[in-house]
Amino acid sequence: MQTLFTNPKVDPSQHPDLNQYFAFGISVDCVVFGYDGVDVKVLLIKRGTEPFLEYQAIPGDLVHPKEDAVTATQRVLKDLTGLQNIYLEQLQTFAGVDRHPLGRVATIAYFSLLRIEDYNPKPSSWATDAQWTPIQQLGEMAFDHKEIFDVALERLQRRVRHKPVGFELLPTEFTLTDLQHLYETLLNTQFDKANFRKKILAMGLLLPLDKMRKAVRYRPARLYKFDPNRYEALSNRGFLFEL
Amino acid sequence: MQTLFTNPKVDPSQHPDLNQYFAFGISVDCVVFGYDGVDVKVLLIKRGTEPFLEYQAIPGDLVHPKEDAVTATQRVLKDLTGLQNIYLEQLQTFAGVDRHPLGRVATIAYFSLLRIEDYNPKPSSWATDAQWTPIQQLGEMAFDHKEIFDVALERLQRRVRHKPVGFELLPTEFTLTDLQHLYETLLNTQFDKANFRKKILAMGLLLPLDKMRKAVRYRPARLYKFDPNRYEALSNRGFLFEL
DNA sequence: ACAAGATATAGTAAAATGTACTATAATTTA
DNA sequence: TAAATTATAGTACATTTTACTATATCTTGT
Repeated sequence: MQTLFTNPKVDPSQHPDLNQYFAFGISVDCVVFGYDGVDVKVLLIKRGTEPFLEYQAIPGDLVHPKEDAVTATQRVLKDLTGLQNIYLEQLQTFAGVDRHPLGRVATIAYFSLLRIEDYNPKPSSWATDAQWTPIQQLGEMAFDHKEIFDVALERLQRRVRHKPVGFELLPTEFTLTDLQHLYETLLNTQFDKANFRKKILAMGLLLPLDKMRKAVRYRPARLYKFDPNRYEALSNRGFLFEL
Repeated sequence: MQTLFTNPKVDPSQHPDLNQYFAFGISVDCVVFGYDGVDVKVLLIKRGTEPFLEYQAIPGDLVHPKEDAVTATQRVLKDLTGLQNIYLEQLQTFAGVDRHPLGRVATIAYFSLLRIEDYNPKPSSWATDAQWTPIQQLGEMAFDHKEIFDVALERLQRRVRHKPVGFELLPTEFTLTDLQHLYETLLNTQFDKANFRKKILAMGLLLPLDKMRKAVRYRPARLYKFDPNRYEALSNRGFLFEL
């Protein structure tokens, strides 16, 4: 069997039936992860209309006719947080036939990471509806958003072990203990403290600062910051981040 | 700024302008990899019509209105090879505004792995146009297919190191040297023979057979086959394939 | 039949890495 | 100033990786 579009002998522009193939909607949905020092959280909106009234949903939007998917996602993110240049990675596309009651909508899912402290809701936007939700406390979600979230979390857990993207979730200046806690909650494991330090420092990706964490009850720890240039340089020489 | 679709106070079904958002075409494109014992190859078709007349292209097709993406990809694969139950993994979606001259088409790219010996072109289909092309000898390709291929190859190289999917490219019965050659060409590296054997065998994923490779000039090597059940069992116990 | 050629398979020792743990330092609070 | 608590350094053992050597097994040519 052969269809119009793939048969080289058929000129699709002369087939009016082709219109039925151009009736899809495309949306982007973005799973936004944050970390507040204790919990890993995800930015969800609450729907104020049917279908799925009052359900939690991943922020997303239809893609405009002349807009590419990344641009659309950045627009969603900017509308929601006011931020630009956020870590963004395409996750997977969900194209089930009945996933959307309004029509045939395929959604290109992304996930992004940001520092919760930077999150600055814009009042004129969805901000009032948006809330950081600990990933353990997710209720039912609209559409197939729960499935999308699950895939996103799995991807995040894998990604964070193979690329130094965890830093996107931390304040620019952090202690090694902060970093360890992040990884422990993210991956749901425990690390030996001394060995974790050794391993991370041995990579040479962290820039020790001449500052210490203040206002802490006991001995303050040194602050570090991630050095993206160093990572770039090492990457080119074949270095692979692994944790 | 807020758009129709995401504003909870707007009922999209009452907005005729919404139609312009439902004018996308969605296609699937599948990068099919094979291995003939020497080269890693990719299954490409040659286009017989404008645009991109005579260009090489990744096999693909428009998704039908009531068809999900995986089904569509399986249809393409079956039409092309006559095979079913082939390894299939979603790669990434390419949704650039001008990537297709016919209209706004977003393509969901997949990649799949199959044993070249199983490949059995169906004459009534695209088979006459399809050819296994060594991945070093790719010419210019239609649309953004070169970009799609590049992403697919990168993904394959990563995937093959973290999941035992390389076996999908080999005959069901193979020697350890076969396996090593496959990985060496795929990853463009060299392995120490003895150590490669030890590492692979130590995983316990291979079933040694009571057969030897025949018709070989010198000492014949033992044949093995991959044991998917064993992998499943080990996976559940936290085993991670890594090479 | 047997030596030569070629690959398969086994084994081993050094190097590197990972793991578990102990010790010491630095800081705040009582 | 001592006690509490966390940060950081160090060390010894176990495990894994790496580089290499030795032996086994098979086919081909004489």
